[in-house]
Amino acid sequence: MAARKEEDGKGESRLVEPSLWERLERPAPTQRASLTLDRIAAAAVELADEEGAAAVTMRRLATKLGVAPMAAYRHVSGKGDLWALMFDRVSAQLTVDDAVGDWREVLRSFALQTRDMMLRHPWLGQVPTPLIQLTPARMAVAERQLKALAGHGLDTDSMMAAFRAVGAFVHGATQSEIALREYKRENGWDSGDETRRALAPQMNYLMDTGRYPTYRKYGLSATRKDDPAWEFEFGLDCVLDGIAQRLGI
Amino acid sequence: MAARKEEDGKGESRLVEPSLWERLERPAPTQRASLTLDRIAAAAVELADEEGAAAVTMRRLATKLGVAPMAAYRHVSGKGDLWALMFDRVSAQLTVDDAVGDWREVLRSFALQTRDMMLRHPWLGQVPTPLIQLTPARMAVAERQLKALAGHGLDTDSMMAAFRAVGAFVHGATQSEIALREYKRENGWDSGDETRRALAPQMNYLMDTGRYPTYRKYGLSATRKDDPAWEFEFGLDCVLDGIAQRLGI
DNA sequence: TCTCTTGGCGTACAACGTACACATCAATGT
DNA sequence: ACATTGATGTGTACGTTGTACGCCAAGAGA
Repeated sequence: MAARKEEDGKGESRLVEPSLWERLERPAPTQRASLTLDRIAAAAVELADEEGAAAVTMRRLATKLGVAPMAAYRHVSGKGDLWALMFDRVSAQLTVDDAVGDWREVLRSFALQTRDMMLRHPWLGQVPTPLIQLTPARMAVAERQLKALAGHGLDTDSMMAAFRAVGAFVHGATQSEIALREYKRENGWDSGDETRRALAPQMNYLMDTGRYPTYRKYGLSATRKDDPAWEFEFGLDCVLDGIAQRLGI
Repeated sequence: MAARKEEDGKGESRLVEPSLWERLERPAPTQRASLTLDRIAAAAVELADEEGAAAVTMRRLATKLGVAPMAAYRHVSGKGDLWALMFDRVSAQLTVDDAVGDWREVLRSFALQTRDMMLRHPWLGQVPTPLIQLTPARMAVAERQLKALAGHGLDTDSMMAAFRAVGAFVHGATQSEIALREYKRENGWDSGDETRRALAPQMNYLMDTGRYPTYRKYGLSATRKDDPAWEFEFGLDCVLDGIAQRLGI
């Protein structure tokens, strides 16, 4: 982790640790280096995909890399860095063709892609903290969304708030979808019906308290209980409609 | 954790473990019991409030309760139960007066209250998994929201999806607000300006790649960068407007 | 050739969740 | 009155975790 000199605006120079992201794109400085940020990130993602977020421990990662437990610490400052790296790596898959101009189509596409990505990498829903969005791939997404929203007469703050609102919804919705899915998987419940049957005693107790009459009344007549994709799109379209209203379109 | 008999619909009876929630409301079965679910939950919440999510370990909880490390396991099946208990406990603070009839006011009030609650108990943003919503207090919230949405010509599925969409947004938005806040706190950055100054090198590197021209252009002209409440309400109102559109109001 | 930097290794420690066997007390049936 | 039983708390112990710290070898520059 060598430091380098950097000029700041006032002609003074300071020593600056090259950031995780700067180092991520640099080639290995020596030939000996068998570990690189890229290899570390790839292995960690693979591990998480195969065995879940809990399996991502520094030791298991090290064995997967064929290396001693502490080796990765030369490249990564700790587990926080590791999650950030993993998060950025999978986020790099998200793109919307530059030819697409319609703001709504852009935001919608990113939202659906993000949900898919999170379902494909469920550990994204369990990462300790939904990390600071200052990673290259996240910035690229923000850039593309801003570009789509710009020029519709919205002030900067509203533009920022708008795409972040979509992001917040997507994250929240998918996170709870994942949580439910994992909960079912852990208990070996394969279908929604099986889940409801298993949870019936608890549900019955709660209902028998008589405190939730409306819920009882409507709960039964729902027909899309097991259609998370539909529910997701419903919510997503609500948010987009709200934004559209502000864009005056 | 005594089992009791329960009749199912077909006149057959099985042994059913009383659920966490059923036990939560029962008085202590013997006088000797110095530990109750209520006392455990209260201590855990207090611990988390004072020292953060990471401080909630079974051992620290035990010492706080003046009891041996393993004692709580008689009442709680593990750490998962504990989080659920804590989550339910703080959620019980959420209420909207029955006199309020307007659906939008109800949903909006719950959303703002939830954000406040999460900011007051930041560990809610770091709980391993945003737990299954089958707890008494969460059900009460759902009940109240459903009641407000009912009778506006929306089908059951849409009603469910609508209030869940709001919940997803609230969770996602507040979670990232908390993450940023904690990140700043950990680094001792007090103001937004101080944070930006500290993050400037990373930001500069990213910007100097030339990949984010739109972001660069608009990023500077934003004037509400440090007004999370405003941003939250902006997004919230987008979601509510989208729902309003579907209610035909 | 000698030195310095880089990168991987090995050991070590405190803290974690929780399994399991044990002890102790209150209530209960006789 | 007394033995029995179930509910509660205790004590010990194990395997696993994140990571601090010091060491050593391999390549780069002089």
